[in-house]
Amino acid sequence: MATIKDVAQRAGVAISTVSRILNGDPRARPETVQRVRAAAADLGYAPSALGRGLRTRSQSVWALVVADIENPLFTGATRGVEDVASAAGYSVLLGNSDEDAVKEQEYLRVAGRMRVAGMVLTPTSPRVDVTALRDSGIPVVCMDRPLGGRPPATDVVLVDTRTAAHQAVTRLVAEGARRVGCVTGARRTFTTTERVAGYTEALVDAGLPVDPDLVRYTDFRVDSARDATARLLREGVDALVVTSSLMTVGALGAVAEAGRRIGPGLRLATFDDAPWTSLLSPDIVLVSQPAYELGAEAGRMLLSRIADADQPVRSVTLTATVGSRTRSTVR
Amino acid sequence: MATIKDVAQRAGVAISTVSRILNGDPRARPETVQRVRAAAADLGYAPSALGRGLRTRSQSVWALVVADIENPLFTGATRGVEDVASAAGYSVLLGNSDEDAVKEQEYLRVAGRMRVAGMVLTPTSPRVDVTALRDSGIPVVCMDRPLGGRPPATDVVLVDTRTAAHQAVTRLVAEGARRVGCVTGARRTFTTTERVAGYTEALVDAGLPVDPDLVRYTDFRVDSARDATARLLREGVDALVVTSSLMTVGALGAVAEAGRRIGPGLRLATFDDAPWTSLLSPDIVLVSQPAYELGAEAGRMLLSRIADADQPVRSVTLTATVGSRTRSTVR
DNA sequence: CTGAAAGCGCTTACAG
DNA sequence: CTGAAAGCGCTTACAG
Repeated sequence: MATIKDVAQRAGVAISTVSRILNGDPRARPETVQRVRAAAADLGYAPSALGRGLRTRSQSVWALVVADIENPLFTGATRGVEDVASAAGYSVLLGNSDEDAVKEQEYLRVAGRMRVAGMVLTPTSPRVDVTALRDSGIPVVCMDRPLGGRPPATDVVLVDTRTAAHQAVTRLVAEGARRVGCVTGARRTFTTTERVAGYTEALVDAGLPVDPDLVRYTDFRVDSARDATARLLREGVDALVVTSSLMTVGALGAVAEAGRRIGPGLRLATFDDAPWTSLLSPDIVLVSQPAYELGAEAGRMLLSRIADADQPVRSVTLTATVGSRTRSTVR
Repeated sequence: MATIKDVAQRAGVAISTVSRILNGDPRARPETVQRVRAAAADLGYAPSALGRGLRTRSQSVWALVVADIENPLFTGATRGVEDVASAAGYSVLLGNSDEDAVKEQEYLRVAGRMRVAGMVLTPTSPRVDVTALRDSGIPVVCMDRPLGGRPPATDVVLVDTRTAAHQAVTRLVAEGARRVGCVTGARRTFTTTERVAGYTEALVDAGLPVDPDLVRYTDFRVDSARDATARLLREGVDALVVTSSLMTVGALGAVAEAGRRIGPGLRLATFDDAPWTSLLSPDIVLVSQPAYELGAEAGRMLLSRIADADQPVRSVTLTATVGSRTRSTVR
C-alpha cells in the first residue's frame, strides 16, 4: 500500500511537496507537478483518509442512517442525500437500523468514532440519544421524523402526512365510507401518531364517530399488517387506511384471503408510491411523498449546518400529495 | 470532542495506560481501571477510528457496495453480510452503485481511502477494476456476480439462476407454453446471460424452436420492462419469463394495458420474492433466491480471506428454488 | 503495574 | 518554489 512517502521518494521530493501538489497548490513548478503526478499514478497512490482526517480534523464523508432500507420513501430520500452530498464533495455511507434501536445505536457509535463530517438520521424513536455525536462536534439532521419534543432538538425535514392522512380519509368518506379502519406502524414513531391524528381529525370533521378500536398499531411488518387487517375485516369496516406500502402488501393479502376485494364496498388508501403500487386498482387513494426532495433538503440542511454550527435550529415541512394511482414512472 | 489525552489528564495517568485499560489489558490495577473508566464515561470519550486505524493499520469496518438497493435480493443479502460482520466485530458501511459504473468507482475509491478491512461487492460489470483495492491490501469478495472470466478474479458467491431459469421455463412448457418471451436486464450483467442461457437450454431440451427475438434486454427499469413486454405481447407469446421482480412490475403493467391477464393463455415466471409478489396469482412460477444466505456466505468468505490472504480463490454457488408463490413470510 | 517515546500517514505554517 | 518539523489521536514494545 503506497504512502505519501513512497511517492515522495519516487519523485525525488519531500512529502510536503507531494501533499501540496496533490492538493492543487498553485505555486508549484510544472516539472515538479509532472514528476509527482507521474509517481503517484505509477504507484496507484490514494491518500489515506485516516492520515488526512486525523490531521485536518475533518472527513469528507457523511453517515446516513435510515430506519428501513426496504421502504421506498427512504431509498428515494437516499438518492437525494447522495446527490447533494456528492455535489459538495462528500461521500455518503449508509446504515440500515431496521427500526431496531440497538442497531441504530451501533451505527451512531461507528459514525462518531469515524468522525464523519455529519449525519442524516431517521430516528427509530423521538428519544434517540445523539448528544454523544453533538458533543463530538458532529452535526445531525433528522429526516422524516424529529428528535425530542417541540421544538425539535435538531434540524429536521418532515413531510406533512397528517394533512395528507386527513385528505385521504376525507376522500374515502366522500366516496361513501362510514367505518374506516386504520392499519399503522409503531406507536413510538412520529409519523404513526401524525397519520393517526390526521385520520381522527378527518372523521371528526366529517361528523363520523371515532372508534379507537379501528386503529391498529403494528411493528411495520407485512404479516402484522395482514393479521391486523384480517381482524378489522371480521369486525366490519368499509374502508382501510394503511400507512405504508409494505404494510399494504399484508393488508391486501388479508383482503384476498377474506374473499373480499377493493372497490365500492371496501375502499383503500395507502402511503408511499412503491413501484408495484402501479399495479393496483385505480380506485385506490394514494398518498405520495416527495422522497427525493426529502433527502435532498436534509442534505442541504446538513451542508448549511456544517458551514455554520451556531445558526438557529430549523425545521422544514414538505407537502405530500393525495391522488389516485397513475401509471408509474418510478424506477 | 474528548481525546485520550483528556481522559488521561482527568484520571491522572498516562495516555498509554488509558489505551491499555480501554482495550482490556488484564495487568491493570483495579483502582486504576476504575478511575480511567469513570473519566472516559464522564467525558463521553469514544476512541477515534482515525487515530486507531492509522496506528494499527486496520479498521473494523467493511464496505458493501450493491448494484441496486431496491432489489429485494440485495436488501436480504445486506442483512446477511451485516449479521456475519457484526458477530465478528465489524461494522458495515453500505454504498448503492445503482447499476452505475461511475458511482461504483466512487465508492471503491472512498473505501480504498478509508482503508476498510474488506469489501463485499456486486460488480456492475465483470470488468470492474478492483486492482487498486487489492494492491492496497484490501480483500474483495464478490456477491451475485463474478469479476473477470473463468476462473473468477476474486472470491465469489453466486446463485445458480441458470438452472433455475431452466427449471422455470421447463415448467411453463409443461403447462402448455410454446412461445416463451424473456424480459431481462442488461447484456453486460452476468446474471442476465446466465438466465438467458438457462432459458435457451430449456427450450432446446423441450424440442422447441429458439427465437432470439423473443429475448428482450433492458436496463432493469420498470418502464423498459413494460415497453419490452408490450412489444412481445403484440408479436405473440403465450408465456413470459421476467428476470427480476422490479421488471415484473412493468411486465404486469403491460399485460394489464393490453387487456390480457395471467392465466392458462399467458403464463408468467418471475425472479426474486419481493414482499408484494405474495399478492400475485398462485399460477405464477416464482424463482426464489437465498438472499440472506448469499450475503452471509459472502461475509464468511471475507472473514476467511482477511484471516488468510494467500489461500486459493474460492467460488461458492448457492441453489435457487422454483415453485409457485406461497403466502409471504418476508418482512 | 505504569510511563515515556516512537511512529502510523497525512497537512500546514515556517524558513529559506 | 520547496524542505524540515510539528502534531493530529492513537497503540505498543521497552524500560523501570
